[in-house]
Amino acid sequence: MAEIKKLDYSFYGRKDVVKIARELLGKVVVTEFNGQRTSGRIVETEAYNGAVDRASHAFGGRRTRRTEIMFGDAGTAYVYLCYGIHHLFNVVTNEKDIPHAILIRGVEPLEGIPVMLQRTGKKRPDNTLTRGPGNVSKALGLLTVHTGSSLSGEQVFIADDGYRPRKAEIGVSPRIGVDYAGPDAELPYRFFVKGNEYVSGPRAKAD
DNA sequence: CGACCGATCGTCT
DNA sequence: GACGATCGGTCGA
Repeated sequence: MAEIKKLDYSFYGRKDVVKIARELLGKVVVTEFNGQRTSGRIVETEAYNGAVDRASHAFGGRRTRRTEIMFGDAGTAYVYLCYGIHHLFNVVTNEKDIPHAILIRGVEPLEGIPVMLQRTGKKRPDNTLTRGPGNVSKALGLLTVHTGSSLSGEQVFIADDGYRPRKAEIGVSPRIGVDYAGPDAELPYRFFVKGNEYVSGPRAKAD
């Protein structure tokens, strides 16, 4: 078994959120609530570049009750409610007062699949279990109450188990669902593992 | 396969 | 009072 190493501030605290988003591909997100452990390998991410990014909730340095956590220390979770239904899970990066974040949009299930089925109300595991940011959070049991949780902690953490997608396997594209961001909607801030069935978006050409 | 639609509620104006 | 960093279902070509 490869050694499992929790990512810490030396990973999350760096300044290039786009680079970190790419590096998160292949890492493992683990949650353990009430003894129920679930985990999945990250296959899709999106970088949100803080104050200068029209797609970010923190665009223009906007500090509100909701966005405040992004202005805090790196290596914490930013989970917010979208459309009143979906809890979206983000990783806060960069130093304090710089509101960078990375949305986890798809993971490949590893541990605790029965628990994920229970949480999502699905009968059998298929690619919709953890495909798309809303489904990822639901399967992993992440809710808005977990906003501010350390990502190097016991309940929630992200680890490096030695696996790394090859460079040729990594796809890049504009982000999904951010048409409101004008020119920033075109930025190549979305990263995914090509051909992986847990990557969201149009099936057509992930090649 | 693409277009559209309803669900549902915390956050901000 | 309006509006989403979404999802899953339905409808029609």
